[in-house]
Amino acid sequence: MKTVTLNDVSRAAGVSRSTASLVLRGSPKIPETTAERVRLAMTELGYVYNRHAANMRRSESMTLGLIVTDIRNPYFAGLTMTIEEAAHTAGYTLLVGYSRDDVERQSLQLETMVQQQVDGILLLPATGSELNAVCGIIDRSSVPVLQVARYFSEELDYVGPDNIAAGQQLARHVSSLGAASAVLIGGPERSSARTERIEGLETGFTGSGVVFDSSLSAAATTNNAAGGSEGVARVLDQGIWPDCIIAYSDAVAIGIYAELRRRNLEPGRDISVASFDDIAMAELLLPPLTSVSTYPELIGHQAAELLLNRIRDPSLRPQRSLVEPALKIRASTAQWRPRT
Amino acid sequence: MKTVTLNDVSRAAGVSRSTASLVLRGSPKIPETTAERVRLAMTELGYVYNRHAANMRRSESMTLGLIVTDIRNPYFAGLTMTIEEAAHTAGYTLLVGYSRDDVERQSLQLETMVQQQVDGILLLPATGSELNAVCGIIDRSSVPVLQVARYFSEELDYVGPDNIAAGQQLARHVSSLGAASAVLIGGPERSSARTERIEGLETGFTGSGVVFDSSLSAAATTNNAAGGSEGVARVLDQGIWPDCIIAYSDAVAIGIYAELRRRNLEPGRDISVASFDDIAMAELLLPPLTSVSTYPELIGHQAAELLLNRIRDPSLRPQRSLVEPALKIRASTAQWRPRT
DNA sequence: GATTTCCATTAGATCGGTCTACCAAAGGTC
DNA sequence: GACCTTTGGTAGACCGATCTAATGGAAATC
Repeated sequence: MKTVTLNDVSRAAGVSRSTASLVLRGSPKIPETTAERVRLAMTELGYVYNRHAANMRRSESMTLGLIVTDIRNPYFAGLTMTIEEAAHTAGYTLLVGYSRDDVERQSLQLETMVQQQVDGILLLPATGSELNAVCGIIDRSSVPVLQVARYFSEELDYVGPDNIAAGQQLARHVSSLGAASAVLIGGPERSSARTERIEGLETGFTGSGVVFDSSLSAAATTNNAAGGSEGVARVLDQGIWPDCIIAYSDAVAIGIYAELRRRNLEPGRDISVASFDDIAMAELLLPPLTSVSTYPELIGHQAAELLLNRIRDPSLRPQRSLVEPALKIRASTAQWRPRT
Repeated sequence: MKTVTLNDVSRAAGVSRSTASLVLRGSPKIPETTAERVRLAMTELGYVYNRHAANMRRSESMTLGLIVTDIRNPYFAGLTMTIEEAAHTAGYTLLVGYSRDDVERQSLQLETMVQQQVDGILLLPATGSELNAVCGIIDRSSVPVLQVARYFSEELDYVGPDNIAAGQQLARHVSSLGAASAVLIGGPERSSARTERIEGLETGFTGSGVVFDSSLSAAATTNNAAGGSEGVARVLDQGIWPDCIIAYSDAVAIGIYAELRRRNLEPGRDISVASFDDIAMAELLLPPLTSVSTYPELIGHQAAELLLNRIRDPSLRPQRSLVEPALKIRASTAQWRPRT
């Protein structure tokens, strides 16, 4: 079965290929009578527009690339879906890759996307991304790259939560409960997001009397439930029993709940737990989890907008956009009281 | 900044464009000395391969399309990630769309993907998909489409769990507990997966004495936590108090837990809860959730394999591949005993 | 009536690769 | 020396759109 091209259509409609092309794009130069005739020929022959051919000539592709680490974390899933939605409404298709937080894999995916002529890339950088690792590919092609949720370079656009504010909000809440000590558990050790959250927590705790330690479980923990369990185990096995455990993310907090219970400790009663992200699950857990909402939908939407702007005008200076977080207080901390 | 083409490279290396092209594809006809010279010119000029141009000539695109309903359901997230992985290792890039279980949106995404010249499409059909809604686009382009996890047509390939077996396993387990009544809650009403699960449950319950009702909450419930809460509310508000609630999926079960507790009923003690999918969360819930694992990784992997086979040989007859499920018994049903 | 403007339409180059068909020179065979 | 084969390489058509510059004819202007 031969594919139907614009040539076939134009021949059937008795016009030139150029005319058919103009009809396709709804040019006002073609009178309705002719246009109708061409459109009829299209449906009759079962014509399918070949975007690749068009894009080749126009040297754009109407596709965006999106690389995220892992969508089994609902936070990233929500982010991804919003970005897809924004891209689609702007007429773009989305090429996705999951780096699984592996720089090597991420490089390959960047390379592929560039070869596929994407018009822009949204990158949620794998931990350990550095400019020179990513740069070569980006430089060679001059594709605009926007960093989402984490960043490693000041020279590229960035959209993410205001992690410092988020940390501060959480710290103030925890100290207002009267806790004496808190630890941070989980999260990708060298990511900007983690560093900023720690910074926020530290400044938020200053002068409050709460002893805060972010170093207890940092190494080798990951941004999922397993990382949470492992982190709790490591802390408690050191004989440390903080008043409040702060999880790097809700995904981590879920593992923290599980590990606490394995040790017959009830979250929210024996140890408070609080977290970042506020995924839908947070509210449905028992006890409901106190979490700082970082609004992935907003971030995704803004990221897509900003990238599309840059595609239109590549000369813009690098931009940073921070989304304001909001603390959601729930039973996992609200019921806290000093041990007797 | 002008883009560097094969022409530029060949000129710099003092060979013809044809030779450069052959080097690119590692042809054995070109001796290593020449190849090296060409490769040097490539890196020196910062050449980036233009896949679109190549694909245009070869009339393939090395991209696959994937349309799923919603990846905030971890089951679909896992499925999606496996498919991406399989596609990437086979050298394909993935174009994704999230239908949000909306047929209209799904049609648009199919259309776009076909225009983008994808070599094949993996479709997790939105509920209400019918052949004629999808067919037009598919027919016109003759792109191979494979159905994942749900199906609506016997003429297209299908890979999914053996839902009937899954239902039977669950039914037998529930009846072995001595339950007298069970209801099914949640799930997309007209999907093949739900119909099959009900069929499996019904045959599994036959002769066991367990009264099973799947009609109580069917209408208008969805495949997520909200659907679960709503479903439980509707059932209990009718004055029905089953011994066991069977959730369409783990995502639904999470909402069921929440709604039961809102009514001061403890899942696994006052009412047993069991479910399908066995996402990672199932084990971490309190009480851990009995669920039939349907192995999204296996399904995703097989789906990608099968689609790639069909792309290689489009003349194959439509294939069906069912993945065997496995029941994971946990505390949400294990602790069940008759009310006194 | 001559010239200009406008309208509808088109021929042909172009995007950046791949592929077919062909060629020139070197080496081998009788 | 004539003929065949192998090696290394190339010219130019081609994929299916878009876009520029041009054209023929009708209407409008002087």
